[in-house]
Amino acid sequence: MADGNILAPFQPKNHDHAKCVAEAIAIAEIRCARDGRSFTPLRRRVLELVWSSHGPVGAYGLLDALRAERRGAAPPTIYRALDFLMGNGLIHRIESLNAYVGCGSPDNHPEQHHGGQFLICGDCGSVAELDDPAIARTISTRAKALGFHVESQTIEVTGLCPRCAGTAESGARHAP
Amino acid sequence: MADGNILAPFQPKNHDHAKCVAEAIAIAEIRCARDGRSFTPLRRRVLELVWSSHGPVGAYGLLDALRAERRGAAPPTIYRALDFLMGNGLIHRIESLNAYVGCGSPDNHPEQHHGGQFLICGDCGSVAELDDPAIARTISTRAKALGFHVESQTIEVTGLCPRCAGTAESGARHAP
DNA sequence: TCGAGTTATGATATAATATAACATTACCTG
DNA sequence: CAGGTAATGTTATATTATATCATAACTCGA
Repeated sequence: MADGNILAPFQPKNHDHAKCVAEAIAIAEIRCARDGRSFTPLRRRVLELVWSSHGPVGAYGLLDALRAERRGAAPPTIYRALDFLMGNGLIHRIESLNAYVGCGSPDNHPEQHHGGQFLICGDCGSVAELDDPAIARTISTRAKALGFHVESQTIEVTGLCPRCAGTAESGARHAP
Repeated sequence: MADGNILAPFQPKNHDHAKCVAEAIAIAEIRCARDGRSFTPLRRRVLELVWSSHGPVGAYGLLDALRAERRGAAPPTIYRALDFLMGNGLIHRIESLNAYVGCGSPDNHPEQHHGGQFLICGDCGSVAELDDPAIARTISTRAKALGFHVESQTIEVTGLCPRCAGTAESGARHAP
């Protein structure tokens, strides 16, 4: 756990990513144990694969990776693991990309409908997760004023991360 | 044109929907003429079909409807029309539903990256479009504070519209 | 008006994403 | 160990979207 939010703001280029993965797995273990959900080897491995970068990963990319090491993996294999991980607040789906990213807010209880806000760099593909109450509150307030009962919020912002905005003002695409 | 925003807040159950469609088409004509884009019969018809309700419509639903009246319509037929309509700010894509909805803000210039915020009723399926500067500003401010350069915002809120929240506290699904 | 360039649509194929349905295995628990 | 539940395996298919090449329509200047 330690430092609050492992994803936001953006990670420096050469951070110790193995540590990010290890931390995500450790959090998952603790949380699943606490909630009585079984964190199987398959689910653990899929979570590791989602965490292979700080960028969103597609289901079929994960499937390819999984197939390289486990015979007979099929779409349902991946989608079921993704459903489990989402249901336990361990990953998020990025709707605008049909892709998945590790959850960067270790302190959330899955029950409390943790939505999150995502800053997605269109250049390098990295994602920062915010959990800004002011944003959620502004939206809820406005919705309530119209009589709308909010259940969940999907907030995805695309643009340029600090590094990409700083370097090439509009250059070629980096790796995440 | 007239009343500012034809979509938000939610329309009453028995409003004159033909008027909504007519208004949307009239706006599209004016805007395309102004911008020198050709609003062809095909594009017009697809826009009408998108406006067949105040709810999001899937591309293949549109395709089925189009095929009923025009032989040989194929996926690219629909997707090209949708791209045109989106590019001209006449419809929006709802990312969380892979579906499309008519744009309810007649006053927008397509250039000015009009994002919009969407309130989506999970019960009846209707959508209200907001264009609330306070929401956009809150997000932009927070993103900028992290050095993130915002290009576009996707904001989709699901929940219950005033009518559905009021009637069945959690009943069966209405029609949009 | 001709014809070259451009825009729009037609047509076919396929890619990318996701789920349904049923079978099998593992594992727990009385 | 029987019976139930949870997890995974397996096959098929649904849903959403794009690539590619062909044809038609429109436009605008020579």
